[in-house]
Order: sequence, then C-alpha cells, then structure tokens
Amino acid sequence: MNIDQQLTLLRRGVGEILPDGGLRQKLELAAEKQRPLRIKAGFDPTAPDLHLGHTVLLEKLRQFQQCGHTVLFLIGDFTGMIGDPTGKNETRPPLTPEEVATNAETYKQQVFRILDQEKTEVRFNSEWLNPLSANDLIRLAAHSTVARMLERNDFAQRYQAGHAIAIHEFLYPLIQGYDSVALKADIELGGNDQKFNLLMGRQLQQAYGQPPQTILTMPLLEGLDGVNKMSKSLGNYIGITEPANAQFGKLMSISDDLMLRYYELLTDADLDEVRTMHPMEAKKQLAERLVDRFHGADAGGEARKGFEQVFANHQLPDDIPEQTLPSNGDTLWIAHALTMSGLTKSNSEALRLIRQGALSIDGNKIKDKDLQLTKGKFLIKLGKRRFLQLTIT
RNA sequence: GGAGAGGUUCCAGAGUGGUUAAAUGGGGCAGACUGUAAAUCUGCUGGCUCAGCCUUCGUUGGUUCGAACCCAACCCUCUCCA
Repeated sequence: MNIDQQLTLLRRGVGEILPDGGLRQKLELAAEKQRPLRIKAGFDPTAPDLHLGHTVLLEKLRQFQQCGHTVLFLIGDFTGMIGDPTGKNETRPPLTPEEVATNAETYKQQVFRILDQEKTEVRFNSEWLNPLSANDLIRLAAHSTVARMLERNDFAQRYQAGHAIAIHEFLYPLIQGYDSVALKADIELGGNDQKFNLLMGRQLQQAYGQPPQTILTMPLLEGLDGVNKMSKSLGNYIGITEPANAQFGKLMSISDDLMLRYYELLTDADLDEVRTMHPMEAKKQLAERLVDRFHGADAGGEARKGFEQVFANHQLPDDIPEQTLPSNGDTLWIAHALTMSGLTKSNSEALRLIRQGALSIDGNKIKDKDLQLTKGKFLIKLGKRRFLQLTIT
C-alpha cells in the first residue's frame, strides 16, 4: 500500500490525530527508513475480559498491521500490581504476579482473535518500571506539574466535586508516558479518555531526547444502553468470548441509532447503504458479522437461525439447559425449584416473577405461587429468555 | 496539629426516636405494545413456604419499652487553616 492508501484506511473512524499531520509524517518516515512503525497500545491487566468496546481499538491496530507495521501490545502489569485505589470505583486490590500472568494469558487468547500474532510484540511494563529507582521516579515526576495534572478532565472533576485523588494517581500518566519512552513508540493509540496520558508520552519522549510519538484517539463505544460507554462494571457490554447466541441477542436489543454507531465504529460497511435497509435486517446483518468475527465464519448465520427460531417464530431454542432436582418427598415447591436451579437468586425473586406472570411451564402460564411440582419432566420458561428443562426425581 | 462537613438499600440522594424494609430519581427485572427493537405505559425491586417473621442505614459498645435517627469510642472521606 502506498502512503495515501494507508492514510485513508488508518484515518477511518479515528477520533483525533495529534499533531495534525503526524500520521503522514510517521508513515513517510517508515517508507524512507524502510522499517515498520512501532505502534503502542496499553492495556490494564485487571480486567482481562475484552468486550466490543475494546475491539474498536484492536481493529485499528490490526489495520496498522495490514499496512505492515508492528504492534506493541503493552500489558500494564506494574500498575496492576500496585493497585489503583481511587476513582469512582471500589478499591482495587493489588494483583499478585501470578494473577497478572494468568490475566495476561487470557488477554493473549482473546486479543489474537483480532490481531496478527506475527506482527505483535507483547510487552510488560514491569520490565522497565521495576528497575526504576526512587531517584529515577522523582526525576520523572519533575517533568510535570500539579496544575498540568489538574487539567485532566477526570482529575479536575473529582477535585471540584470533593472526591479523593491519591498522590500516586498523578504518577500513572507519567508512568504511561514513560512507557512510550521505554518502547520508543512512533505512534500510540488509545481511547478518547486517554488523550491526556497519550500527550504525556509526547512530552516525556521529548524530555528524554526522543522524537515525540503521534497519537491517535479512538472514540469510545457506547454500551448497550446507548448512553454510557461500554464497560464491564456497568454491565452494558458484549464480551468477545461470550457465546454466539448471547452476542447476537444483545446486538438485536440495541436501538436503531446505536446500530448505526456500531456500524460506523466496528465495521467497514457503507453507512448510506445501511440506512436504506430495513432496520431489523440491518441489525441482523450487523450481529451476524460481529459474531463471525469472534466465533468463525459460520457462527453468525447459526446464531441468526437460533434467534429467529426463538423470537420471531416463538419456538424453543435448541440448546435448553437441563437439570435434575430431587423432590422434597413427593413434590417440590415451584419457588424452590426455580431458586435451586439457579434461574432466580432467591425464593422472593421467584415469587415476584410468578406474581408478574413471567413463568410458564410446558407452555402454560402459571400464576399459582403455591404450586407443587410432582415428579416428572417440566419445560420451564421464565421471562423472555430463561429456559430450563427440569426433571424432578 | 486545629476547625468544620459527611459515611443510608445496586447507584445518586431524602430521612434526625415509634406510622421506616426506609421518600424520590436512575439502573435492573417483569407485563403490555413491538422488530426480543428503541420510545411509551403499568408493576416489582433485602431474605424466609411470605396476611407473619428475620436481618439491614461505616464499625463496636451504650441510653431507651423502642434507634438509620440520641451518646461514646474507633475507622474512612472531603473542605478550610497551619
């Protein structure tokens, strides 16, 4: 690919490129020196379950690989082992080296569903951060100021709102920037929210006598609710290792507006063409495409069939889980059966759902909360998507 | 080190002695409507074979017939001063 072709591909869907002509300049440099560019992207080892939101970035990295460049897949094990105690979330317990290693393995398995293993270097930042002395760290910290740190949006907000900011949180941007120095990154990719940290990399590279990296920010993908960014803690995500049927179902439940957004950020489809399709068909195609990506070429079609069977034709899914429970003498109270089978968390929840008309057994709606099941086989449907083939002995 | 504010159910946030399993909003779940859409409407949203009972309001102990609410100590957070 020539430089203009690369630029067209690499710019698609990108949020911001800083500095302005930086990407072209780096690509020209690579052509001139006949070497692949070093593309850095950092990942947090505490959450090894990747979801669709991460794939926006991973797809972009893969495109760089298509253009012949090298991806530096950086796992922030050092930071993970220290633990990041603040922010809106709960205290994060520090990870042990064993946990980091396990998580890293999980990461690799997931990431190489998308990335080209041949053109990826997996690195850990403990490699250069562990040997850093207090002296080194203080000198690193001297390259920035408190005022500069408070420019970062989330710091500023938390400061104004009176929430805690621990001192070491100020060190994370510095450390992330230092990673760029250690890796001699030409380009760094990150989410929109990473802009500050990415820029810190430029600043530090210059301070350490290196040419500053060009940075690309990718838009954050909205979660299934269409409002908040996709994240595991909000539960509005689609995991890339989830079963095909679950992925398909979740994608079908998004709003039409969100569907277009997903097309834009997750596929290379022509958006105008998508707009001319029936929204439901467009959504099915989107779901099919993404399921294919994570589960192999036929998986999307299979998932679609299953989906249509259950929801469009109101038939039962093929893969209803089966379970056998012992009766309590001769019978088993329905609420107990539901809770013991794991369909509900508590008897109270089971009773609530029965009262609301969510339960059907063998196709008949059940409203009797005192129902005693006798020995035998029952097909249980709870709400729209909970199915169970229950045998009582 | 000093002064002040605060820690409530999944989240935000009311409540300051009994009528509080705790207002309201968000989220979630269910039902209706549908394209398993979205939006909207309605209901539910601690546990327990449940018209009753049990456990919850930072932690521990105390006052009281009775405490999320009063007192004490402790832990944690924030603001201002030094």
